[in-house]
Amino acid sequence: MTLKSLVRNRSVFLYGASLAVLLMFLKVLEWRMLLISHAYELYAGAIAILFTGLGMWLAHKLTHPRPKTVIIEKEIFVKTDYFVFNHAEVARLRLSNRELEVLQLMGDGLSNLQIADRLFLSLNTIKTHSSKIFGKLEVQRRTQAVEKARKLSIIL
Amino acid sequence: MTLKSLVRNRSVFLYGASLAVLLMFLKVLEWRMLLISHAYELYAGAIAILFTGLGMWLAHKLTHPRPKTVIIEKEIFVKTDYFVFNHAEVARLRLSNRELEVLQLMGDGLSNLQIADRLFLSLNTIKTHSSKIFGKLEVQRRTQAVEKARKLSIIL
DNA sequence: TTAAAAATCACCCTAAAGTATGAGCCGGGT
DNA sequence: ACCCGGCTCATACTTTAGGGTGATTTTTAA
Repeated sequence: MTLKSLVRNRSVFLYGASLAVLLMFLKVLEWRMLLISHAYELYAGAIAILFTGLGMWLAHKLTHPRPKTVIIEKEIFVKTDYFVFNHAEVARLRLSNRELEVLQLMGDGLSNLQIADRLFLSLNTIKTHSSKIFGKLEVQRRTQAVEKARKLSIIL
Repeated sequence: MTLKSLVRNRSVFLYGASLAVLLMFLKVLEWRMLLISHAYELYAGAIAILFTGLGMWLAHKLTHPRPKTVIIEKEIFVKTDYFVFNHAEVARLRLSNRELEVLQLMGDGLSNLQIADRLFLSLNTIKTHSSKIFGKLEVQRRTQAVEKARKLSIIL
């Protein structure tokens, strides 16, 4: 066990140390506790609370470097003239991320069911999104939505 | 304390319940432990381990579940500044004039009925044209047809 | 802590789209 | 004259899309 690995797993060793210290502390308390008959509930409760907190802290420490990736789309550009995504229009129309995503797939000619499968969602969910999209774009059909979205440079 | 808040903080209450159950369990164990003199270390250790795990679980529950990473691969195709009508492709696909006309209107987001009215034709006729178009373009839906037609520079 | 917005899903119903088949009309070739 | 392709339309049927409503959960913002 090298010093390096000890440093690397600092949290774990810190936890071990804390545990040891607490156990010693409790061992000392034990004699006092014996004076109070039937106080085991308090004793157990104290340990429970302490170690619950310790566990939470440990969990937090160990899961700290979590990759909070919120990458939504990755586009592979083959070749294109310059397309400038119209954020302003999206904001004005109050289109959410999901809605934009669905709209994009619509533009690719996918059916609602296909979109649902692609996004691991229910068909009903896609229908709901579709309806909202149509409402916001003030159109009736998906073809019109795609047309308008293209004109507004919301989708490619 | 309303039922609503109880539901909202389900994790917390679940933790409370677990704690209660475990304490009861330990209370029962207590009598067995008493048989073994000087086994408090084991007792405390067991509680410590149990509640450490519980704490970690709780922490995991309470921390925000990481937003799932959705990666969409989207191919973007060529789209030149000025539109050059692709006669060759139309010929290759054996698309008739009418079919091309209908396809164009489809691309404008019109419904079959609207196309029918526009061209002074029956709805059934448009449906027939549509079917033929889909067959020739090897697609299933109008949105796909429009997509493909655009890619091939058959329509604007 | 609360409120609002976003996201998810369900159910029901209507409208539109799409499939399959058959048929009549018309104009240009051979 | 006859055939063929394009165009037109119909009937019947299946599938998909869309509208409306309501509910739950998650996320975000105030």
